[in-house]
Amino acid sequence: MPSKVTIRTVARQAGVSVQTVSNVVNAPHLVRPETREHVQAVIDRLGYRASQAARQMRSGRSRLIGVRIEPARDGINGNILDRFLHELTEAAAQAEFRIVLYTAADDVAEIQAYEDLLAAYSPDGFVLTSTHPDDPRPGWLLDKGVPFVTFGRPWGGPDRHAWVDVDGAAGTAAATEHLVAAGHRRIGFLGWPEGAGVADDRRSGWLSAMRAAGLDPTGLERHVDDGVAAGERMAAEMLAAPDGPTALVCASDSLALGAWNYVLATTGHYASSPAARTARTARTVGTAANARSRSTSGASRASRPAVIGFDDTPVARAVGLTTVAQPLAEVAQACIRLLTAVLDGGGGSSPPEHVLLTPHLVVRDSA
Amino acid sequence: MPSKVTIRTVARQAGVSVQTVSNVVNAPHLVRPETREHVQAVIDRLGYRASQAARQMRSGRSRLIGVRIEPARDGINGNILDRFLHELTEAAAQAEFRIVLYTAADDVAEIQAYEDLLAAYSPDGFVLTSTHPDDPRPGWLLDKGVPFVTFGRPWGGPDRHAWVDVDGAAGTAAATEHLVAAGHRRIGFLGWPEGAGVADDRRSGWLSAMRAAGLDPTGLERHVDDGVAAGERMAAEMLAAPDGPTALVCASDSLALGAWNYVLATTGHYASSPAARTARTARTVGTAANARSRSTSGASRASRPAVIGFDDTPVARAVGLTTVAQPLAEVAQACIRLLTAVLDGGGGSSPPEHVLLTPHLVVRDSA
DNA sequence: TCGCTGACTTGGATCGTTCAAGAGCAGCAA
DNA sequence: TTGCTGCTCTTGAACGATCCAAGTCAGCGA
Repeated sequence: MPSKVTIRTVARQAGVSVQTVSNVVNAPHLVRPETREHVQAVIDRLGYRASQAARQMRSGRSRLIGVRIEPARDGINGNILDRFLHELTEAAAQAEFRIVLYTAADDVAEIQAYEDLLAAYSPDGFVLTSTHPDDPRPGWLLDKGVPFVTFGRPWGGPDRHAWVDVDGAAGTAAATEHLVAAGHRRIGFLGWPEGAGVADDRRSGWLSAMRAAGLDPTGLERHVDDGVAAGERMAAEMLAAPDGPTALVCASDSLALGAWNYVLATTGHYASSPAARTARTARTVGTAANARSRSTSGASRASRPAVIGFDDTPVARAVGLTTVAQPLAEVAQACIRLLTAVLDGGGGSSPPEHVLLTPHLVVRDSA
Repeated sequence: MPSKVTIRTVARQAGVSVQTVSNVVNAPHLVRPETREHVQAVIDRLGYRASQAARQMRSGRSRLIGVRIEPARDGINGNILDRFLHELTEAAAQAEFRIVLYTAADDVAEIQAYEDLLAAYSPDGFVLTSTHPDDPRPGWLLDKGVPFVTFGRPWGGPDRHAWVDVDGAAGTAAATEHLVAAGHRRIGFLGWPEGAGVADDRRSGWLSAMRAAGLDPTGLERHVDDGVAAGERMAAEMLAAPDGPTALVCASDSLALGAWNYVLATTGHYASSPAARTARTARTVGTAANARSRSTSGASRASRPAVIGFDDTPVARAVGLTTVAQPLAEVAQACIRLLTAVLDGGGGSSPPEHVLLTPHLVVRDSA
């Protein structure tokens, strides 16, 4: 078997010192173009790659980013973090970083995981997900001077670190406006209990859109812990009421799925001919752009309550749920960009950067 | 800020040499218990962890395992790989390993990814997913002498490496037997086109169970590329036929979801009272064990075709689909166990180990 | 008292890389 | 010629751990 190609091998083959090879790789401007090309050719020929372990020993940079992989919670919404993880791996690779995973049951365990990971592998930074009020993680990392970016705003907490987030309010506002345009007047909001920043954020978009349209939101909202069953139960209460809403904006696809189940149950939509349903289902596989061209379909069947979810999960795609999609690829790229900025900026005085991305509505059958 | 704790720090603090500290960590039996405890106490007090980079330089072991994270394909079935990844991260942590991610669009790109990863980070091994006939990856890794385990049998290929898999045939057989017990006689199979090992495997379980029950499988199977719409279309064809099946065993939850949609559409099940539906949905949240106690529910409504899926995806849980669940946690643990065995065994002469795990049926509403 | 054995400890070399400092050389002005 | 500058490249040391071989010491028998 071919023995390992080290920087020494390359140096010998190219007839230069190891340092020159190192410079070709890390600081090309220090090397005369002629030499550089020659060394580079040898590098390519031998397939040399710098050993990260050795590099890390000297420079302290591991080019590793720690990310927590969460257990699939309800299995529906948890999925978006997996999709995010995939995008993040790709974005990281573009910047020559790798993702190392860790698990943690709660915030305290996660901080323990930081310590473990930092001591042994010294990742250059972390990407945190699922930030929430009173989150102890950012503070700990700031104290230790560990670079990191969060996917999620520092809800309520001090704004002392770089973050990327999706504007949930803009998402629910777009959903609400879509329903208004379709002729709905009493548009309800089915969300989560207050306190979790995300919950308030998504609610506020619905609220402001309602007011902007001159509609009265009073009594049109309910809050419940996430889940399909809970969504169905709540939707039943809301939609069955005499002056209840004719459409629902939901804080998650789980809730929306429950609500949509209820709608289908009561309107007997499934009693339509199999052929029609088959054709319809096939159409929903199209892209958001395709779907958007049919965006007024909700109005044409005003008798059926409309439902809009949040997150564009696979379930939503499967059952034809109109939903708000987060631009996860952009989020991932922004995370990497901000993290590398923090890494390069070091303890610089520049204030932490923020990126707030706008989600878009994916129109399917349910609204 | 506290400067880094190295093995030297510990040695000084404990009043011993660095080698003794190293021995306490890596070869405790070489150290007198008294000394060992004292040194261990200092290690704990200072929170010392051996630097992986330095360790790897000398010993060659990185304690890193490379795993590919796949793009969410159809979004329904792809999800099981994400769940597997989570379990794998946890199992790896138990054995003091970390998971590094990489992406690759196809097998060739994945082999390129191996080269990149090996050269820079030299992971100790890989866990491969989604093996298939004519898979070039195992051969490449074997040639290079890189340790690895696959989640998935070497379909058709030579049996020269360790693998872990789930007995798909046992799963579809259990599903079929469940339907037989519920009184069904004409049980159809809705699967994928032949050629992919997994497709044939799942089909064979249905086939053998049918024969074992003395039932004639002729004309009761269809094969189609995965997808909800395809499932609905195929189910319509099969179930609407005069002598068509009264129940369907499907190769995936995607197909099963389509089929179940069709069943609900034609039987008008959703026309039942909202209250009843709400109660029912709530019940389906229960565990497999709970669900199993109602396992004869299918028989009591013999008029409604039964549908069974495969993979126990979140969608299945959400819509109450009976399905075959893969024991992903066990798979992950077995992968780590086999991989460490390969690692320790080195180029030993012992034949590669295999683990074939049995899935179990999760009974919900659809059968 | 001496030497031997075995258990434990010690110093030094080493892994592959980068950092800091030095050396060679051409070009140019004095 | 001498000295200086700037560019290019080389040399030696260091990062933090492990491995190897040699060293120390207590305990023991003669």
